[in-house]
Amino acid sequence: MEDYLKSLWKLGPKDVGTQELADNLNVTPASATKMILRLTEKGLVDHIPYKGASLTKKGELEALSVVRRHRLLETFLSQTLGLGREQLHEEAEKLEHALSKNLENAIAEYLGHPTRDPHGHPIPGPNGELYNETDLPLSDSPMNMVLTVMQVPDNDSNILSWLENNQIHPGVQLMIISRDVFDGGLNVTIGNQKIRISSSIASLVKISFEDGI
Amino acid sequence: MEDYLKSLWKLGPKDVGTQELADNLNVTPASATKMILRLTEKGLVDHIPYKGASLTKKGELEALSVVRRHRLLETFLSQTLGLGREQLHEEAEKLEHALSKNLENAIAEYLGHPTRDPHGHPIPGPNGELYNETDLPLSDSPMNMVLTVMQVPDNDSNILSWLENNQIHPGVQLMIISRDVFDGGLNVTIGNQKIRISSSIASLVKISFEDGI
DNA sequence: ACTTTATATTAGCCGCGACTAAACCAAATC
DNA sequence: GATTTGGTTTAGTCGCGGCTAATATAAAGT
Repeated sequence: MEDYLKSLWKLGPKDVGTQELADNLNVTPASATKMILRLTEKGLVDHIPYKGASLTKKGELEALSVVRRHRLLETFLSQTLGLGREQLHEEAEKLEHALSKNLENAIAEYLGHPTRDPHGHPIPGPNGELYNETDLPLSDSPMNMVLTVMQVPDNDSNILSWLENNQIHPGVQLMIISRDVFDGGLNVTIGNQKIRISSSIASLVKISFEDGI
Repeated sequence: MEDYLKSLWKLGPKDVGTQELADNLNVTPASATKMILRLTEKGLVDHIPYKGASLTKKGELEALSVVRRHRLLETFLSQTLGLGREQLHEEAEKLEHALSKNLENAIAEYLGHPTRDPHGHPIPGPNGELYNETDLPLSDSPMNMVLTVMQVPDNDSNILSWLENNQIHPGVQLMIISRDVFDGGLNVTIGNQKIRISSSIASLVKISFEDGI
Protein backbone atom coordinates (compact mmCIF):
# COMPACT_ATOMS: atom_id res chain seq x y z
CA MET A 1 0.00 0.00 0.00
CA GLU A 2 2.69 2.44 0.97
CA ASP A 3 4.60 1.57 -2.18
CA TYR A 4 1.58 2.41 -4.30
CA LEU A 5 1.15 5.76 -2.59
CA LYS A 6 4.81 6.52 -3.10
CA SER A 7 4.66 5.64 -6.79
CA LEU A 8 1.52 7.68 -7.33
CA TRP A 9 3.27 10.61 -5.71
CA LYS A 10 6.40 10.17 -7.77
CA LEU A 11 4.49 9.83 -11.05
CA GLY A 12 1.93 12.51 -10.20
CA PRO A 13 0.47 14.96 -9.63
CA LYS A 14 -1.26 14.21 -12.91
CA ASP A 15 -3.62 11.28 -13.25
CA VAL A 16 -1.52 8.16 -13.39
CA GLY A 17 -2.52 5.33 -15.71
CA THR A 18 -2.83 1.79 -14.44
CA GLN A 19 -0.15 0.56 -16.78
CA GLU A 20 2.34 3.22 -15.78
CA LEU A 21 1.74 2.55 -12.11
CA ALA A 22 2.03 -1.20 -12.56
CA ASP A 23 5.28 -0.85 -14.51
CA ASN A 24 6.72 1.37 -11.81
CA LEU A 25 6.01 -1.24 -9.15
CA ASN A 26 6.80 -4.33 -11.19
CA VAL A 27 3.32 -5.76 -10.81
CA THR A 28 0.59 -6.58 -13.33
CA PRO A 29 -2.01 -3.98 -14.27
CA ALA A 30 -4.67 -6.16 -12.65
CA SER A 31 -2.90 -5.88 -9.30
CA ALA A 32 -2.63 -2.13 -9.69
CA THR A 33 -6.33 -1.75 -10.45
CA LYS A 34 -7.24 -3.77 -7.40
CA MET A 35 -5.05 -1.69 -5.12
CA ILE A 36 -6.34 1.55 -6.63
CA LEU A 37 -9.84 0.44 -5.68
CA ARG A 38 -8.75 -0.32 -2.14
CA LEU A 39 -7.00 3.02 -1.79
CA THR A 40 -10.04 4.81 -3.22
CA GLU A 41 -12.18 3.04 -0.62
CA LYS A 42 -9.86 4.37 2.09
CA GLY A 43 -10.08 7.92 0.74
CA LEU A 44 -6.43 8.05 -0.24
CA VAL A 45 -6.83 8.32 -4.02
CA ASP A 46 -9.36 9.63 -6.52
CA HIS A 47 -10.03 7.24 -9.34
CA ILE A 48 -11.70 7.84 -12.67
CA PRO A 49 -12.23 4.43 -14.27
CA TYR A 50 -10.40 3.93 -17.56
CA LYS A 51 -8.69 7.26 -17.00
CA GLY A 52 -6.31 7.16 -14.08
CA ALA A 53 -5.73 7.71 -10.40
CA SER A 54 -4.31 10.56 -8.32
CA LEU A 55 -3.69 11.13 -4.65
CA THR A 56 -6.18 12.93 -2.46
CA LYS A 57 -4.81 15.42 0.07
CA LYS A 58 -4.90 12.68 2.67
CA GLY A 59 -3.14 10.27 0.33
CA GLU A 60 -0.49 12.81 -0.49
CA LEU A 61 0.32 13.34 3.17
CA GLU A 62 0.62 9.62 3.64
CA ALA A 63 2.89 9.37 0.59
CA LEU A 64 5.08 12.21 1.83
CA SER A 65 5.41 10.44 5.14
CA VAL A 66 6.76 7.37 3.35
CA VAL A 67 9.11 9.50 1.26
CA ARG A 68 10.32 11.22 4.43
CA ARG A 69 11.06 7.90 6.11
CA HIS A 70 12.83 6.67 2.99
CA ARG A 71 15.07 9.68 2.65
CA LEU A 72 15.83 9.94 6.35
CA LEU A 73 16.86 6.30 6.30
CA GLU A 74 19.11 6.84 3.31
CA THR A 75 20.75 9.74 5.07
CA PHE A 76 21.09 7.80 8.30
CA LEU A 77 22.58 4.71 6.67
CA SER A 78 24.98 6.83 4.69
CA GLN A 79 26.06 8.83 7.72
CA THR A 80 26.51 5.97 10.16
CA LEU A 81 27.48 2.96 8.09
CA GLY A 82 29.03 4.81 5.19
CA LEU A 83 27.09 2.82 2.60
CA GLY A 84 27.74 3.84 -0.99
CA ARG A 85 25.10 5.95 -2.70
CA GLU A 86 24.26 3.09 -5.02
CA GLN A 87 23.25 0.79 -2.14
CA LEU A 88 21.12 3.21 -0.17
CA HIS A 89 17.89 3.09 -2.13
CA GLU A 90 17.44 -0.65 -2.00
CA GLU A 91 18.04 -0.88 1.73
CA ALA A 92 15.84 2.07 2.62
CA GLU A 93 13.10 0.61 0.45
CA LYS A 94 12.86 -2.37 2.76
CA LEU A 95 13.17 -0.57 6.06
CA GLU A 96 10.90 2.40 5.41
CA HIS A 97 7.73 0.41 6.05
CA ALA A 98 8.91 -0.76 9.43
CA LEU A 99 10.05 2.62 10.78
CA SER A 100 8.00 3.87 13.71
CA LYS A 101 7.21 7.54 14.27
CA ASN A 102 9.42 7.38 17.32
CA LEU A 103 12.42 6.14 15.43
CA GLU A 104 11.75 8.56 12.60
CA ASN A 105 11.93 11.40 15.09
CA ALA A 106 15.03 10.05 16.76
CA ILE A 107 16.80 9.72 13.42
CA ALA A 108 15.78 13.21 12.29
CA GLU A 109 17.04 14.58 15.58
CA TYR A 110 20.30 12.67 15.34
CA LEU A 111 20.92 13.96 11.84
CA GLY A 112 20.07 17.55 12.77
CA HIS A 113 16.86 17.62 10.71
CA PRO A 114 18.46 17.41 7.29
CA THR A 115 16.66 18.88 4.29
CA ARG A 116 18.33 16.74 1.63
CA ASP A 117 19.27 13.08 1.40
CA PRO A 118 22.59 11.81 0.01
CA HIS A 119 21.22 11.96 -3.53
CA GLY A 120 20.24 15.58 -3.01
CA HIS A 121 16.53 14.89 -2.90
CA PRO A 122 14.56 17.11 -0.54
CA ILE A 123 13.32 15.44 2.63
CA PRO A 124 9.69 16.29 3.43
CA GLY A 125 9.08 17.70 6.92
CA PRO A 126 7.24 15.76 9.62
CA ASN A 127 3.94 17.20 8.39
CA GLY A 128 4.65 16.84 4.70
CA GLU A 129 6.22 20.25 4.17
CA LEU A 130 8.28 20.32 0.99
CA TYR A 131 10.14 23.41 -0.16
CA ASN A 132 10.08 24.63 -3.73
CA GLU A 133 12.33 22.86 -6.13
CA THR A 134 14.53 25.17 -8.16
CA ASP A 135 17.14 22.70 -9.37
CA LEU A 136 17.36 22.20 -13.14
CA PRO A 137 18.26 19.20 -15.29
CA LEU A 138 21.87 19.29 -16.39
CA SER A 139 20.67 18.48 -19.90
CA ASP A 140 18.90 21.86 -20.14
CA SER A 141 21.67 23.94 -18.59
CA PRO A 142 23.74 26.63 -20.29
CA MET A 143 27.33 26.11 -21.36
CA ASN A 144 30.43 27.78 -19.95
CA MET A 145 28.99 28.46 -16.52
CA VAL A 146 30.02 26.95 -13.21
CA LEU A 147 27.23 24.63 -12.16
CA THR A 148 26.81 22.85 -8.84
CA VAL A 149 25.44 19.31 -8.92
CA MET A 150 22.43 19.19 -6.63
CA GLN A 151 20.71 15.87 -7.31
CA VAL A 152 21.47 12.48 -8.77
CA PRO A 153 18.93 9.68 -9.28
CA ASP A 154 18.51 7.20 -6.45
CA ASN A 155 16.90 4.14 -7.97
CA ASP A 156 19.30 2.92 -10.62
CA SER A 157 22.45 1.60 -9.03
CA ASN A 158 24.17 1.14 -12.39
CA ILE A 159 23.79 4.76 -13.36
CA LEU A 160 24.68 5.74 -9.83
CA SER A 161 27.88 3.71 -9.87
CA TRP A 162 28.88 5.29 -13.14
CA LEU A 163 28.23 8.77 -11.80
CA GLU A 164 30.14 7.95 -8.64
CA ASN A 165 33.12 6.68 -10.64
CA ASN A 166 33.17 9.96 -12.49
CA GLN A 167 32.96 12.04 -9.31
CA ILE A 168 29.49 13.28 -10.08
CA HIS A 169 27.50 13.70 -6.88
CA PRO A 170 25.80 16.49 -4.96
CA GLY A 171 28.10 19.39 -4.13
CA VAL A 172 30.47 18.88 -7.03
CA GLN A 173 31.04 21.70 -9.49
CA LEU A 174 31.30 21.29 -13.22
CA MET A 175 30.98 23.17 -16.47
CA ILE A 176 29.47 22.24 -19.81
CA ILE A 177 32.00 22.72 -22.60
CA SER A 178 30.04 21.58 -25.60
CA ARG A 179 26.80 19.92 -26.49
CA ASP A 180 26.41 17.35 -29.27
CA VAL A 181 24.00 18.70 -31.85
CA PHE A 182 22.61 15.30 -32.77
CA ASP A 183 22.16 13.29 -29.57
CA GLY A 184 22.39 16.01 -26.92
CA GLY A 185 25.42 14.41 -25.25
CA LEU A 186 27.51 16.78 -23.13
CA ASN A 187 31.22 17.35 -22.75
CA VAL A 188 31.88 18.68 -19.29
CA THR A 189 34.90 19.55 -17.20
CA ILE A 190 34.90 18.46 -13.61
CA GLY A 191 37.99 19.21 -11.57
CA ASN A 192 40.63 18.79 -14.24
CA GLN A 193 38.90 15.89 -15.91
CA LYS A 194 36.96 16.11 -19.14
CA ILE A 195 34.15 13.59 -19.50
CA ARG A 196 31.24 12.94 -21.78
CA ILE A 197 27.76 12.51 -20.36
CA SER A 198 24.98 11.04 -22.46
CA SER A 199 21.84 13.12 -22.71
CA SER A 200 19.73 10.43 -21.04
CA ILE A 201 21.93 10.56 -17.97
CA ALA A 202 22.28 14.34 -18.08
CA SER A 203 18.52 14.66 -17.84
CA LEU A 204 18.60 12.80 -14.52
CA VAL A 205 21.23 15.01 -12.90
CA LYS A 206 19.98 18.30 -11.45
CA ILE A 207 22.08 21.37 -10.91
CA SER A 208 21.89 24.89 -9.55
CA PHE A 209 23.79 28.08 -10.33
CA GLU A 210 24.55 28.72 -6.68
CA ASP A 211 27.78 27.66 -5.03
CA GLY A 212 26.80 26.09 -1.77
CA ILE A 213 24.52 23.21 -1.12
CA MET B 1 6.89 -16.78 10.21
CA GLU B 2 10.09 -15.40 11.58
CA ASP B 3 8.29 -14.44 14.76
CA TYR B 4 7.11 -18.01 15.24
CA LEU B 5 10.61 -19.38 14.76
CA LYS B 6 11.96 -16.88 17.26
CA SER B 7 9.35 -17.79 19.84
CA LEU B 8 9.89 -21.50 19.38
CA TRP B 9 13.58 -20.91 19.92
CA LYS B 10 13.03 -18.79 23.01
CA LEU B 11 10.59 -21.26 24.56
CA GLY B 12 12.54 -24.34 23.47
CA PRO B 13 14.44 -26.50 23.10
CA LYS B 14 11.70 -28.66 24.61
CA ASP B 15 8.48 -29.35 22.73
CA VAL B 16 6.41 -26.18 22.87
CA GLY B 17 2.65 -26.42 23.29
CA THR B 18 0.31 -24.61 20.96
CA GLN B 19 -1.16 -22.58 23.79
CA GLU B 20 2.20 -21.47 25.10
CA LEU B 21 3.34 -20.47 21.64
CA ALA B 22 0.12 -18.63 20.91
CA ASP B 23 0.30 -16.72 24.22
CA ASN B 24 3.86 -15.72 23.50
CA LEU B 25 2.88 -14.23 20.15
CA ASN B 26 -0.47 -12.78 21.16
CA VAL B 27 -2.40 -14.85 18.66
CA THR B 28 -5.05 -17.53 19.05
CA PRO B 29 -4.09 -21.21 19.35
CA ALA B 30 -5.78 -21.84 16.01
CA SER B 31 -3.40 -19.44 14.31
CA ALA B 32 -0.44 -21.10 15.98
CA THR B 33 -1.51 -24.57 14.84
CA LYS B 34 -1.88 -23.38 11.29
CA MET B 35 1.56 -21.82 11.24
CA ILE B 36 3.12 -24.88 12.85
CA LEU B 37 1.74 -26.93 9.98
CA ARG B 38 3.20 -24.51 7.45
CA LEU B 39 6.59 -24.57 9.15
CA THR B 40 6.51 -28.36 9.35
CA GLU B 41 5.79 -28.45 5.64
CA LYS B 42 8.87 -26.31 5.05
CA GLY B 43 11.04 -28.58 7.19
CA LEU B 44 11.65 -25.95 9.85
CA VAL B 45 9.86 -27.62 12.76
CA ASP B 46 8.99 -31.12 13.94
CA HIS B 47 5.40 -31.47 15.07
CA ILE B 48 3.77 -34.22 17.09
CA PRO B 49 0.02 -33.56 16.96
CA TYR B 50 -1.57 -32.85 20.35
CA LYS B 51 1.90 -32.83 21.86
CA GLY B 52 3.96 -29.90 20.71
CA ALA B 53 6.43 -28.50 18.21
CA SER B 54 10.19 -27.97 18.20
CA LEU B 55 12.68 -26.54 15.76
CA THR B 56 14.61 -28.71 13.35
CA LYS B 57 18.29 -27.94 12.84
CA LYS B 58 17.32 -25.90 9.80
CA GLY B 59 14.63 -24.06 11.76
CA GLU B 60 17.03 -23.32 14.58
CA LEU B 61 19.52 -21.73 12.22
CA GLU B 62 16.77 -19.58 10.77
CA ALA B 63 15.64 -18.59 14.27
CA LEU B 64 19.18 -17.70 15.29
CA SER B 65 19.47 -15.52 12.23
CA VAL B 66 16.42 -13.57 13.33
CA VAL B 67 17.75 -13.30 16.87
CA ARG B 68 21.07 -12.09 15.50
CA ARG B 69 19.38 -9.38 13.45
CA HIS B 70 17.27 -8.36 16.43
CA ARG B 71 20.16 -8.03 18.81
CA LEU B 72 22.44 -6.32 16.31
CA LEU B 73 19.70 -3.80 15.67
CA GLU B 74 19.23 -3.16 19.38
CA THR B 75 22.93 -2.59 19.75
CA PHE B 76 23.07 -0.36 16.70
CA LEU B 77 20.10 1.78 17.73
CA SER B 78 21.47 2.12 21.23
CA GLN B 79 24.92 3.06 19.99
CA THR B 80 23.93 5.55 17.34
CA LEU B 81 20.69 7.08 18.51
CA GLY B 82 21.14 6.57 22.21
CA LEU B 83 17.70 5.05 22.63
CA GLY B 84 16.89 3.92 26.17
CA ARG B 85 17.06 0.21 26.88
CA GLU B 86 13.32 0.10 27.38
CA GLN B 87 12.63 1.27 23.82
CA LEU B 88 15.03 -0.97 21.97
CA HIS B 89 13.09 -4.21 21.88
CA GLU B 90 9.96 -2.80 20.33
CA GLU B 91 11.81 -0.98 17.56
CA ALA B 92 14.10 -3.88 16.73
CA GLU B 93 11.08 -6.16 16.62
CA LYS B 94 9.73 -4.22 13.66
CA LEU B 95 12.97 -3.72 11.77
CA GLU B 96 14.46 -7.18 12.13
CA HIS B 97 12.32 -8.65 9.37
CA ALA B 98 13.37 -6.01 6.86
CA LEU B 99 17.12 -6.22 7.47
CA SER B 100 19.10 -7.55 4.50
CA LYS B 101 22.17 -9.72 4.86
CA ASN B 102 24.16 -6.81 3.47
CA LEU B 103 23.00 -4.40 6.09
CA GLU B 104 23.37 -6.98 8.82
CA ASN B 105 27.01 -7.36 7.85
CA ALA B 106 27.56 -3.63 7.63
CA ILE B 107 26.09 -3.11 11.08
CA ALA B 108 28.11 -5.93 12.62
CA GLU B 109 31.23 -4.48 11.05
CA TYR B 110 30.41 -0.97 12.26
CA LEU B 111 29.86 -2.21 15.81
CA GLY B 112 33.05 -4.28 15.80
CA HIS B 113 31.23 -7.62 15.87
CA PRO B 114 29.76 -7.33 19.35
CA THR B 115 28.99 -10.48 21.33
CA ARG B 116 26.33 -8.96 23.60
CA ASP B 117 23.45 -6.57 23.05
CA PRO B 118 22.59 -3.68 25.41
CA HIS B 119 20.55 -6.04 27.59
CA GLY B 120 23.54 -8.35 27.88
CA HIS B 121 22.04 -11.06 25.69
CA PRO B 122 24.52 -12.94 23.55
CA ILE B 123 24.43 -12.16 19.85
CA PRO B 124 24.58 -15.28 17.66
CA GLY B 125 27.32 -15.28 15.02
CA PRO B 126 26.59 -15.03 11.30
CA ASN B 127 26.29 -18.83 11.10
CA GLY B 128 24.33 -19.28 14.30
CA GLU B 129 27.28 -19.74 16.64
CA LEU B 130 26.29 -19.09 20.24
CA TYR B 131 28.76 -19.39 23.11
CA ASN B 132 27.95 -21.17 26.33
CA GLU B 133 25.87 -19.28 28.80
CA THR B 134 27.32 -19.19 32.29
CA ASP B 135 25.37 -16.29 33.76
CA LEU B 136 23.10 -17.11 36.72
CA PRO B 137 19.79 -15.68 37.89
CA LEU B 138 20.26 -13.08 40.61
CA SER B 139 17.52 -14.83 42.56
CA ASP B 140 19.71 -17.94 42.98
CA SER B 141 22.92 -16.12 43.80
CA PRO B 142 24.81 -16.21 47.09
CA MET B 143 24.81 -13.35 49.59
CA ASN B 144 27.72 -11.13 50.54
CA MET B 145 29.61 -11.52 47.29
CA VAL B 146 30.32 -8.89 44.69
CA LEU B 147 28.19 -9.76 41.65
CA THR B 148 28.29 -8.22 38.20
CA VAL B 149 24.98 -7.73 36.43
CA MET B 150 25.25 -9.39 33.04
CA GLN B 151 21.72 -9.52 31.62
CA VAL B 152 18.40 -7.77 32.08
CA PRO B 153 15.17 -8.74 30.30
CA ASP B 154 14.43 -7.01 27.01
CA ASN B 155 10.74 -7.40 26.39
CA ASP B 156 9.02 -5.73 29.33
CA SER B 157 9.57 -2.01 29.19
CA ASN B 158 7.96 -1.46 32.60
CA ILE B 159 10.35 -3.76 34.38
CA LEU B 160 13.18 -2.34 32.32
CA SER B 161 12.32 1.23 33.28
CA TRP B 162 12.24 0.27 36.92
CA LEU B 163 15.61 -1.47 36.66
CA GLU B 164 17.04 1.51 34.83
CA ASN B 165 15.77 3.91 37.51
CA ASN B 166 17.57 1.81 40.09
CA GLN B 167 20.80 1.72 38.09
CA ILE B 168 20.52 -1.97 37.41
CA HIS B 169 21.95 -2.77 34.01
CA PRO B 170 24.75 -4.84 32.53
CA GLY B 171 28.16 -4.02 33.95
CA VAL B 172 26.92 -2.76 37.30
CA GLN B 173 28.15 -4.40 40.48
CA LEU B 174 26.00 -5.22 43.47
CA MET B 175 25.82 -7.40 46.55
CA ILE B 176 22.96 -9.30 48.14
CA ILE B 177 22.64 -8.36 51.80
CA SER B 178 19.67 -10.41 52.85
CA ARG B 179 16.99 -12.62 51.39
CA ASP B 180 13.40 -12.62 52.58
CA VAL B 181 12.59 -16.08 53.83
CA PHE B 182 8.94 -15.94 52.79
CA ASP B 183 8.78 -14.34 49.35
CA GLY B 184 12.39 -14.54 48.25
CA GLY B 185 12.72 -10.75 47.88
CA LEU B 186 16.29 -9.46 48.01
CA ASN B 187 17.93 -6.52 49.75
CA VAL B 188 20.93 -5.48 47.75
CA THR B 189 23.52 -2.73 47.87
CA ILE B 190 24.41 -1.05 44.65
CA GLY B 191 26.88 1.80 44.81
CA ASN B 192 25.90 3.30 48.13
CA GLN B 193 22.20 2.69 47.65
CA LYS B 194 20.28 -0.08 49.31
CA ILE B 195 17.25 -1.33 47.38
CA ARG B 196 14.80 -4.18 47.55
CA ILE B 197 14.26 -6.38 44.52
CA SER B 198 11.25 -8.66 44.33
CA SER B 199 12.00 -12.29 43.63
CA SER B 200 10.08 -12.23 40.35
CA ILE B 201 12.32 -9.49 39.03
CA ALA B 202 15.45 -11.01 40.54
CA SER B 203 14.84 -14.18 38.57
CA LEU B 204 15.00 -12.15 35.34
CA VAL B 205 18.34 -10.50 36.09
CA LYS B 206 21.42 -12.58 35.38
CA ILE B 207 24.80 -12.08 37.02
CA SER B 208 28.31 -13.45 36.99
CA PHE B 209 31.03 -13.60 39.61
CA GLU B 210 33.61 -12.09 37.28
CA ASP B 211 34.41 -8.42 37.23
CA GLY B 212 34.52 -7.42 33.59
CA ILE B 213 31.86 -7.74 30.96
C1' DA C 1 -20.08 4.88 -38.47
C1' DC C 2 -17.47 0.49 -37.87
C1' DT C 3 -13.55 -1.94 -36.63
C1' DT C 4 -9.20 -2.45 -34.70
C1' DT C 5 -6.12 -1.74 -30.87
C1' DA C 6 -4.38 -0.48 -26.62
C1' DT C 7 -5.46 0.03 -22.03
C1' DA C 8 -8.50 -1.05 -17.91
C1' DT C 9 -11.25 -3.79 -15.39
C1' DT C 10 -13.43 -7.99 -13.59
C1' DA C 11 -13.47 -12.81 -12.24
C1' DG C 12 -11.32 -16.32 -10.09
C1' DC C 13 -7.29 -18.28 -8.09
C1' DC C 14 -3.24 -18.65 -4.58
C1' DG C 15 -0.38 -17.91 -0.23
C1' DC C 16 0.16 -15.48 4.18
C1' DG C 17 -1.57 -14.63 8.71
C1' DA C 18 -5.17 -13.45 11.45
C1' DC C 19 -9.98 -14.70 13.51
C1' DT C 20 -14.38 -17.51 15.55
C1' DA C 21 -16.88 -21.58 16.30
C1' DA C 22 -17.04 -26.29 16.38
C1' DA C 23 -15.05 -30.88 16.75
C1' DC C 24 -11.45 -33.81 18.80
C1' DC C 25 -8.09 -36.07 21.74
C1' DA C 26 -5.68 -37.26 25.98
C1' DA C 27 -5.14 -37.12 30.60
C1' DA C 28 -6.96 -36.70 35.10
C1' DT C 29 -10.97 -37.38 38.10
C1' DC C 30 -14.72 -39.88 39.69
C1' DG D 1 -14.15 -47.80 33.00
C1' DA D 2 -16.88 -43.65 32.06
C1' DT D 3 -16.78 -38.76 32.25
C1' DT D 4 -15.21 -34.31 32.65
C1' DT D 5 -11.81 -30.98 31.28
C1' DG D 6 -8.23 -28.40 28.98
C1' DG D 7 -5.48 -28.00 25.34
C1' DT D 8 -5.40 -28.99 20.05
C1' DT D 9 -6.94 -29.22 15.72
C1' DT D 10 -10.17 -28.46 11.81
C1' DA D 11 -13.51 -25.83 9.19
C1' DG D 12 -14.80 -21.72 7.35
C1' DT D 13 -14.10 -16.53 6.89
C1' DC D 14 -11.61 -12.22 6.10
C1' DG D 15 -8.12 -8.70 4.36
C1' DC D 16 -3.72 -8.00 1.92
C1' DG D 17 -1.23 -8.43 -2.26
C1' DG D 18 0.07 -11.02 -5.86
C1' DC D 19 -1.19 -13.74 -10.43
C1' DT D 20 -3.69 -15.33 -15.20
C1' DA D 21 -7.38 -15.28 -18.35
C1' DA D 22 -11.28 -13.17 -20.00
C1' DT D 23 -14.03 -9.12 -20.72
C1' DA D 24 -15.04 -4.17 -21.28
C1' DT D 25 -14.03 0.46 -22.70
C1' DA D 26 -12.08 4.46 -25.06
C1' DA D 27 -9.53 6.16 -28.69
C1' DA D 28 -7.76 5.90 -33.17
C1' DG D 29 -7.83 4.38 -38.00
C1' DT D 30 -10.44 3.02 -42.19
